[in-house]
Amino acid sequence: MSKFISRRGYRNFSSGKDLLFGANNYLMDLLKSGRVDDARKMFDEMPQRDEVTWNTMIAGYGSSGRLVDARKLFDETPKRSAISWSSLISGYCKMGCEIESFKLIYEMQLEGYRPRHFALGSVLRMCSVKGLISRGKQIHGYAVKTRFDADVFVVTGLIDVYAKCLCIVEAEHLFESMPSGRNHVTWTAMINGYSLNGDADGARQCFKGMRGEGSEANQYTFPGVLVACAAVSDLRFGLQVHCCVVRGGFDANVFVQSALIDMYTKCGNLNSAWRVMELMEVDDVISCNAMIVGCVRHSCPDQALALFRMMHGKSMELDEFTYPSVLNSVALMKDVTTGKNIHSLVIKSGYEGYTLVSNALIDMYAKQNDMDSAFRLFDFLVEKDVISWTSLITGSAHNGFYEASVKLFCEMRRNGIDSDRVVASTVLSSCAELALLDLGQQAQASFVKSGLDRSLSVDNSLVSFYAHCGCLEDAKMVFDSMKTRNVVSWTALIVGYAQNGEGIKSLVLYDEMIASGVKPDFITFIGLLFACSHAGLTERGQCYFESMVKDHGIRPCHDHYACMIDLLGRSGKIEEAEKLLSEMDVEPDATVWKSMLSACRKHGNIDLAKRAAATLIELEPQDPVAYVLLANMYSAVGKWEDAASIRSLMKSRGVVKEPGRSWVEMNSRVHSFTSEDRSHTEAEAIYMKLDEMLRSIKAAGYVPDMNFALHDINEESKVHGLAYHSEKLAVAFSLLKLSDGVPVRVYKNVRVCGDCHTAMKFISQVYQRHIILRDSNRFHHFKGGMCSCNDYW
DNA sequence: TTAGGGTTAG
Repeated sequence: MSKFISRRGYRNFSSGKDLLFGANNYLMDLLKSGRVDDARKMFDEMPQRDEVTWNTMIAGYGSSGRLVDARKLFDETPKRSAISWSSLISGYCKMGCEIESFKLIYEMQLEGYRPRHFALGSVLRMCSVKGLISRGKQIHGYAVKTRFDADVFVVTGLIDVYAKCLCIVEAEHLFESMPSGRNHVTWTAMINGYSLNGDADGARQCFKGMRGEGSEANQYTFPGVLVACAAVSDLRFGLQVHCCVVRGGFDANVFVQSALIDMYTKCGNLNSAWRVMELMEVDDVISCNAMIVGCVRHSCPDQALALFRMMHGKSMELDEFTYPSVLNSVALMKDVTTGKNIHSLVIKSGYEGYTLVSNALIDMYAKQNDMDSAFRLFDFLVEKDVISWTSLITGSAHNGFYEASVKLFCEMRRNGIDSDRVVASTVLSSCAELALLDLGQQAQASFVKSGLDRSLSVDNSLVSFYAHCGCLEDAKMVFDSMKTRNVVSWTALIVGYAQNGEGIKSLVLYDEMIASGVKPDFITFIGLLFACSHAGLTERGQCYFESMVKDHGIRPCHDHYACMIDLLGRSGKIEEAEKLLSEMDVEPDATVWKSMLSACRKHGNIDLAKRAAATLIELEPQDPVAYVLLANMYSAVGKWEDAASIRSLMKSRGVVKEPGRSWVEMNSRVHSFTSEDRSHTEAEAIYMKLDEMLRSIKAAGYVPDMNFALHDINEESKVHGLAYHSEKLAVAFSLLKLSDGVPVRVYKNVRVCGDCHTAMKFISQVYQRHIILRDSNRFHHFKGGMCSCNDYW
């Protein structure tokens, strides 16, 4: 005893009452500094104890989580009061023991004590932390009955519960019904509530209201309002808040500082964020995390990595937020070695089991094209959330495994994980690539069922998805219903029209886009040039190409040159195409040479084709395109030996031609066909149907085009090979299965052959069907004997 | 004894 008295300097206190007061204070200090056992020792040694001594010790046990000790001491308390009960309850609440806390509230009433604002405050705090809205409402009911709904302490707690449980309207109602009793804590709870509920405007207005009423903001208030500024990139308001922070003397508070850093990076001002960082007196991990994320957001992954290295060098305690942030920067840099090093650190520090961290690792490996590692981590992950799945789904799509990405999405749904905006837009893109209309629509439905609002990215994906499935009316409908549109929305539709043979509509849409004030990007021009090329608008295309550089300052990339060479090649301006190729300010890549080769094929220019093919083979020796195109050109002019030598070259180099494959989607199943394929369970019926179709269209004037039977074999076999091309089998199957009038939708992985194209036109006429055929390059809409491409593809 | 706060991957 003497020890604490001398330390606190209470020697001069004369009365026992003063001594006890000092002892209680010291007990409190010990508990506050976490020395619970020392406090208990002192408690036991105290010659005198009063109600405060007992309650302090009970509350101390509770705060440190020692609930059994708290309960034991409570049971031993000589004279219980409502405060003893509150002290005990506060411990159970702090530990989040919902059932026990409410049981105690009930028990204290049985003993005749009314829960007052202390107990109610503790319980409300627990409800707010744990998101227990119905329990919160229970307390609200009790407060109304006992008139505690007029107590500022209790009402503030209630506001906090409603706001944290995303019932902002209820919180607002309570807040507005207490105009006189509000204090700075109430205002703060409300500001943070708006912020949490995504109502940045509410938060900013509330902050203004608070200042207008003369209530002082403090270190608890500023972070909330800064988060709201960050959410809507309101730098102006953010700067004003920063001034208030400095004037109020809160600029050295780490909570405020980290919120300032976050606000500045999200409002596009990385330098100001760095300035706040530099002024910090302590190393704060959350501020560093915010700064790393900010650097990544501003495409400065090297700065992010340097900061991470600094944290690691200073032996700062990294948390589960640090790793995802820095892994993001590594993913951006595609730095495989650093990625692996950080992965080792994650394992060493024991964070691999954290979903947050593992998700970031999965994403990083997927972005580095290392899907094996991504899958391995995913399989080991115990708690897989929508982001774990999306990381894999996006990663698969990113690496061109669209089928895998769609399958993973279906598996995710089977595992009971709801869709969100990001996964919906990713899977729609994969469905678009594969032209899976049914599945994409199901993905959209599952997203709608999840109750989420539409977003710009989901709408953009939908426009693109419908356009990629050849459903232009649906694409346009989504586009028209959008409240806001950006360059991606416009471009999706421009490209959609272009690919579906409605080039003129693409150009009209472009004019509308410019008129609406949206600036085109490089993809918009790829769409426009594609549209011009396929609509035979050579001069218009050349104008767009010039305007892109002159009016919009966009440097042409390989894809633009490829489109232009295609455009010139198609209109027979093969010399101009060659000239453009030689004048390119970037080294021509395989895409450009492929266009050149296609142009040569169209016009039978074998010499130039040979040169183009040779370059292409040099650039991509394993890509079958050059070999096949050149061999086909030789075959077409009867140079069978040359064709054969190209094919044997292919064989000796192990280059495999991707087999032509057509597929149709029916009742959520995909039916796939290759040429002369008899593997389908209904093959017999399909072949019978196809033979009947061929007889009918021959009667209508169809003549098989031998130029597309590219093998040196006798005429009869040639006809036979042509007859059973994959797209013809797919159409026969569709005609067998679909009701009259339903459009036939067929998708093909390579370009449609000329003979099939002619056959489709006849089929559309004889069978009165709309046939939509998407090949690797574009759409063909066959109707009444005509094709939307005007035989120009 | 007592209310309110910052970073978060796809």
